[in-house]
Amino acid sequence: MPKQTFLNLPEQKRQNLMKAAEEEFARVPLHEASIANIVKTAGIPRGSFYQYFEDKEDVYFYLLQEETKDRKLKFIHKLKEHNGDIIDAVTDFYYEFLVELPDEQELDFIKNALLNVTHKIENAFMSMFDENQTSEYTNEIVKLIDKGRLNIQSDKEIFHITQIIIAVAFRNFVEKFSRELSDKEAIENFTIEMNLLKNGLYKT
Amino acid sequence: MPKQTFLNLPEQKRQNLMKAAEEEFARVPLHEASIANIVKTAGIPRGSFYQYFEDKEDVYFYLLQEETKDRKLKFIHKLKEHNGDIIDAVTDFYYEFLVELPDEQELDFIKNALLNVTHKIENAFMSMFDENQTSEYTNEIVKLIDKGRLNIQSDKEIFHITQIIIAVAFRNFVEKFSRELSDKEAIENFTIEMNLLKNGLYKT
DNA sequence: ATTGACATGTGACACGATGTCATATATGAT
DNA sequence: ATCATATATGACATCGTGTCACATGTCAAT
Repeated sequence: MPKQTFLNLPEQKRQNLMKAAEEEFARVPLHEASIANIVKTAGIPRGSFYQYFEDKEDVYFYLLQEETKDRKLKFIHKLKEHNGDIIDAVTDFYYEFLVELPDEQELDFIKNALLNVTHKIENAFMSMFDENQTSEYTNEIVKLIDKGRLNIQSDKEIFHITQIIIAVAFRNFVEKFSRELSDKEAIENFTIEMNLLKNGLYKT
Repeated sequence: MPKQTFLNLPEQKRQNLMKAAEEEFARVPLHEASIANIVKTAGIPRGSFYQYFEDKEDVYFYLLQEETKDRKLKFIHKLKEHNGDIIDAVTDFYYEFLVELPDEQELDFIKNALLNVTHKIENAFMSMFDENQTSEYTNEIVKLIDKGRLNIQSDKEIFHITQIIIAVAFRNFVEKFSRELSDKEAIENFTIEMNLLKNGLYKT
């Protein structure tokens, strides 16, 4: 988390710095990114950077988190739209994400994140699901899911269902970028796999 | 890949260096590991290191690959043992992996790898499945899988089935370490999710 | 308007890591 | 014994990080 000093900064200066950070993280993945470049682009002295953030990772995850915020809202919206059908909601969400691509810089940032995912990055990215199992947000999601459709005995299994969906959805996401699939291919694969998930991998 | 020079080295010296590398990668994740430490532990001059490997990543992936080799054979064995039931084979494989833990150093190495997985690391680790879609090994696996049990129309879908299983298995694996689950919990979760995969997330 | 306490800005610096290269040494065939 | 080729070595240039002593700004109290 950024330090208070950063949050006290005038809007403009803050955005300027975040933009410079995104530029650097779009250029190269986290561990190759250099603070020297960020401060150069932002036109601030090196010392100031450390006034605002602990280190490189601190800006990185702050940025990632900021860019995920509205995705979370969008997901809730999709879940309502599909009357709690979680797989339909996820599929639609995925589709829309691919179609209305963010600007190039943000896209490169996402690519770099996906191809170098750590567990921490995956969690930040997929925080629309798990983040924190007792959070307000998670509660709302679980409430919205139509359990009637699901092949479960107890509520406890919802957790496993979401885990499975996250795992498969995320892997599709990563594959799309690592194997440079077209949107069409990516969505086809995604749909096939989601159907297999729905109906089971084994014959009944 | 290591350079020829490295492969020409006497067995003992090679093992010594690999052991030193593993020690460093067990201590910290890839991007924090330092070549300085490796050469110090191995007792070789810095220049020699670059005689043998391109860079840090080069040793890292070589090590990872070496340690995965016999896991691949073991997986084939499991698949035969379970008459081509891929989910039973994977579950058994997972169980055995957890139970007969490798030595502490290798375990720490694996932990660091799992908690900082990049797409490349995941692929190296899970090469018992996909590695290269046209490899000899993949062919054998596909041949061994009992397609009769699977809910598929064409062979093409086998690929998706394995993708799904990899995704879910791998995530369970990462969770086991990141959330420090006991072996018992880990295997319980794994089994529940594999059953959900078999029978489908949705009611029929 | 002056003071002082506190917050923020600044960049030189100590430290450590990387990859290279000129030079030294070993090896093995003729 | 000679020479070509392969290997060994460690000093070095370069770059990146995080810190710290010092400079500057802010603002409430007098």
